[in-house]
Amino acid sequence: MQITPFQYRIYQLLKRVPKGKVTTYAALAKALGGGSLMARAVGNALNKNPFAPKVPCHRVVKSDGTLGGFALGTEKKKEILEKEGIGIENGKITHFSTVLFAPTGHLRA
DNA sequence: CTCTTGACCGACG
DNA sequence: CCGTCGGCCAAGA
Repeated sequence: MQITPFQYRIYQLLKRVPKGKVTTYAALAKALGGGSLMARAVGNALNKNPFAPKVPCHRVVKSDGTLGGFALGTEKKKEILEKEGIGIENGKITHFSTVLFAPTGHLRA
């Protein structure tokens, strides 16, 4: 399977996200140097889920603190996040800012 | 190359 | 708080 460099970038950023934390599509998009618009492309790329269990796509949520979408279902995503130690209430992440992790890829290390 | 769609975001009313 | 609109990124048909 031949993936695009775009997905590769997301893959690396998502790898940096520690367990028990989450990131947003917008955060990844900004890290890639894009805007709110690129977030759609990010979600679209993750939907294909090229590295299914290798990439913690379930750790990616919306900027609103909601789970957003998930290929296996938002309910399943909620389940996983709770298992990761993230509190979720009414389908939304509790203490969102506390568990939020913004991967910085604006320039490589 | 052009058009459509998308696991989105932020602003407006 | 909720519904609606514009945005101008990427991939597939």
